[in-house]
Amino acid sequence: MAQAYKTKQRAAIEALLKEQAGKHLTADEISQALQQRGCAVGKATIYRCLERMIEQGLVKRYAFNEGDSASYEYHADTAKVCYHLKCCGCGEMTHLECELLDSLPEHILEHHGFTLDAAQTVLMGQCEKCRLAKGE
Amino acid sequence: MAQAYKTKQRAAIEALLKEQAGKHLTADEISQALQQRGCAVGKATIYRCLERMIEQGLVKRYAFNEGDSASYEYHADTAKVCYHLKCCGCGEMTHLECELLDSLPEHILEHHGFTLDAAQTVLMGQCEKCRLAKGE
DNA sequence: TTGCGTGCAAAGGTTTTGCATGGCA
DNA sequence: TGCCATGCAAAACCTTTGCACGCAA
Repeated sequence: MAQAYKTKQRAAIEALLKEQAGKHLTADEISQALQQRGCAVGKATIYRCLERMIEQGLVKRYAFNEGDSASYEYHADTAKVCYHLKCCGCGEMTHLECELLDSLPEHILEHHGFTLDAAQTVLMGQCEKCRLAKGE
Repeated sequence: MAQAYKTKQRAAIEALLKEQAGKHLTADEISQALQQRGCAVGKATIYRCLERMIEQGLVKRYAFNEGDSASYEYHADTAKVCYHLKCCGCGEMTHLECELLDSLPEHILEHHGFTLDAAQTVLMGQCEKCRLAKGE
């Protein structure tokens, strides 16, 4: 990989994502957030920085927004394995830690020959809020 | 819903998807396939037909291609619930039927209050082929 | 005949790329 | 000084929409 200079733009992006660790931001949200704190960064730069951060494993990219924009999430090295739940109703994405699911990768590898990447997996459905609001 | 005319364009799209049942085609692939068999259909029409088929439950739409184009799959009424496995290596998407996973929606609803939609869920990872080709 | 369906072109959005300039080392 | 990173604008990409015409019923 080419050398990585430390620029303030990249530092600003990284800091923002770190602060929002656990949340999922779109490129546009990142752009606006930086603008509001006086560190405006061009969209092209944001995309290029994110791309590099993904290569370095600092950031994860999720593109589950059905044709909409992708979201990015800071991925601390120490982050534990967790699944993502995406509500088709409100679009909210949340984290899920579950013991039953922890054993899933092992099972799938043994029985189906597939190496499951839990961090990249998104379980689709409907959150409790939307279910109650809609169903009844 | 408005009345549905039987046009040859729509019939062609439906026939193609039925033939390829179990596979996942992008709008562009559909367009090209129809063109090759002499039934060229405008992109706009393809999108509009697919949209209506989705409403009618004939077709499922998947947008897991990381910002790329969405895929569509014919969804026979008799299709059983199954999960999708997507290989991050080769991009191939396959079906997975698994008894362990069949009990998953129930567990998640009871313990996490989330209504899991298995048909929409995609498990990300690496297929056996890619693992062997890459890992060793 | 009625009005939905189609096709073309243009618009809409996100993301990528080209090129000159600016800034890190 | 060398060269990567940035910013702007333009391009590329998929998808949606407007409008006139064609075709099913």
